[in-house]
Amino acid sequence: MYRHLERRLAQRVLGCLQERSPGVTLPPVVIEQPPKVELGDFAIPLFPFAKPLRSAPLKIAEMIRSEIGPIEGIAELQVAPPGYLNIKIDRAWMAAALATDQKPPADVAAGKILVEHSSINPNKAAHIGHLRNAILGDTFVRLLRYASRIVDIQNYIDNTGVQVADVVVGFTQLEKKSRAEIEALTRQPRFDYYCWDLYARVSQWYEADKQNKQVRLQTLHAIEDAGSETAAIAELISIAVLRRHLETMDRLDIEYDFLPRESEILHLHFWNAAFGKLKESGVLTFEESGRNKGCWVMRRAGTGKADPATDGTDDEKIEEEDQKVIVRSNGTVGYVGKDIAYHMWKFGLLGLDFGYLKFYRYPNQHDCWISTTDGEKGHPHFGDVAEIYNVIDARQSEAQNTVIEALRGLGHGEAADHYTHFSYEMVALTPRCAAELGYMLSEEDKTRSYIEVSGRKGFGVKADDLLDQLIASAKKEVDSRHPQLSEAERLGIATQIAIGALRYFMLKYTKQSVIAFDFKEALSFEGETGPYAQYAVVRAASIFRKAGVDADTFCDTLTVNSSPDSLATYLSGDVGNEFWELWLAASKTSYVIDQCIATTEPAYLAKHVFQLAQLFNTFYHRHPILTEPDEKRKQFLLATVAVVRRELIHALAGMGITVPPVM
RNA sequence: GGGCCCGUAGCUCAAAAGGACAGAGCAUCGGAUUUCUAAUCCGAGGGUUGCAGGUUCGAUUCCUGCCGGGCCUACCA
Repeated sequence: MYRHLERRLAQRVLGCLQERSPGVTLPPVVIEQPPKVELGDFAIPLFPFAKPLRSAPLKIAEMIRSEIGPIEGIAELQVAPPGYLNIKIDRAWMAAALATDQKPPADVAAGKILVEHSSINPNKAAHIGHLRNAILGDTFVRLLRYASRIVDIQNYIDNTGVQVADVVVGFTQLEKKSRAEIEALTRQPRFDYYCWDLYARVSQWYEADKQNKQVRLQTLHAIEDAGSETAAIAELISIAVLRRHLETMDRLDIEYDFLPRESEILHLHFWNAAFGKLKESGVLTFEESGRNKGCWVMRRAGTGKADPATDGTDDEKIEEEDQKVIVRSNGTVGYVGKDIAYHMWKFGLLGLDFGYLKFYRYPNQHDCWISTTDGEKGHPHFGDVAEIYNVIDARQSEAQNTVIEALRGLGHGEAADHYTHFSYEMVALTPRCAAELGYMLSEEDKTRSYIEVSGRKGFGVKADDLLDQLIASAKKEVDSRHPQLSEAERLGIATQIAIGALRYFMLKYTKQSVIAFDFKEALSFEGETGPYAQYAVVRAASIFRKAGVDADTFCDTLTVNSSPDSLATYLSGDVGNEFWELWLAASKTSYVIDQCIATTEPAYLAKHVFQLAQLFNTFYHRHPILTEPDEKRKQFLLATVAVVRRELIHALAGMGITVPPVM
């Protein structure tokens, strides 16, 4: 409703200005929020219009105020120096709409969206860096679905790369394990932890003797040969670790629809199909000489060709340092090439498809599919989507942009325009946290603000460990607060709190900020945290429980209990301003979610949730409800609580956070 | 060398398309009628937004230069 009103206002103001000065090109109408509610709910700065309209901002504001006429939902317009038009919403009108949860129809863009996230190498346990990726991706999916978009969730699995090869080397060379022995190990509860340590040992083994790296190369090649024993072992390991990753993510309510694997991109010859088109379109050029002699290369994204007016048909030579090798001189293709083919598939531009097999069934009966060479019939249709979002950390932005440029070079500008690299910064550790983990710090490291995690060194915080710690910590608190509840109930509540804390923690930072992970902050349940917001909802629910009223249906009867007139009464004056601030904040959830989608920044929603919870807590503290003697006023206060509770639950759900019955 | 990102309170971070006095949390200190559970609330201190210019009616935000930090820049994935 809030965003609806904002849009309506912007249109009317623009219309008013255009009518007054036909033919003049005007800057866009920017709508902001005044610094205080007393000033109004929207603010329009008129400074940008002074020049084109050849009039003082204050005069323009005055003109709009007197000429614009009535607007549904807007109560009052005020001119404020030095050149603002402040607009007040018709509070009772808005509150009535909000109380009854009226949603004006929104225009939903057509076309399916594909969100790819997680993409953890299936050779070791998931760590906190992977958690940030998965939580960002999963949250973005929830936001898109909130906005009525249809979304497929994919998790790309690199099961044939060096990382898997390294663990294969560990099992076969360092531990001399047979396939049967490895198979037995995969049935261990946390097989991914075993691999975590082994991976670190293999890395050390490579360091110890450079000759050892030859083994890696041989293993890597053997894995790509589908029929080999090594490939079978790699499959065994990667599938087992992948299952562990799905289990870990499921603990956080993160699910996937489809797991495309690199092995199928290889075996189904996706690259061959793409290669022909890339050569034909001139995206790839063959190097006859120089450092990259014998390779097929393309221009790296962001280099040269500053002037796109040259029409793409550039036969000019690409400088050597601007070349990205796509096909090596030995004829093998690098990962960017495979990625180009894969992304052509995503947009339905390749002419090939995966085979599909049911792989994993979630407790809620949802099936997750995996790629295979020839799969089962009756599978859902994946790929061939209108828009994609790839949740991949910022280090890969150049590679991502190169894939986008390849699509553009192939003539698929539409696809390239709907390809979004959802880029975010890594999770690192504070020096203190690194020390706690037993990592020896150099003097230089101690002065850094953060230290990068390293799977290769086995240095980092595992996702399951962190979850276990969060649950244990929350459990302790729940145990002491609610000893009368059963063990299972207490554990359930502790788990919800732990997930709330973790998901909020990963979402409260903006994407471009490196998270310096610290146990103290991550384990905090106070202040700007998930549990703070959960607690606000628990308090709201508690009021309704004690009042013997159902919070979900309470507002349905509101029009009977509380007329617009009485809403207007309670929402005016000094105390009314305080109530209105809360109602206004509650009305913004959809608006904020729109902003999050448009900017691919879920942190705004985290901020909104916190502000709403904070306003509610203040309100809760100041206005006793159950003891309120004035029945009409009590109804109004209850309505306020019901609306805030509903919006907080929706907003938290967008972040994948649920609310326990008690805390 | 080239490209991208960052520098804001003691610490960790906000400030959405350039707008009204730069805001939160943590930490510190001082408080809250034994109440709808205090995982809460109220208050206090704390800032030349890295530095220097420029554009603008207006700059934390845009431009240029410097200083400091990070990442990318492999015939690895």
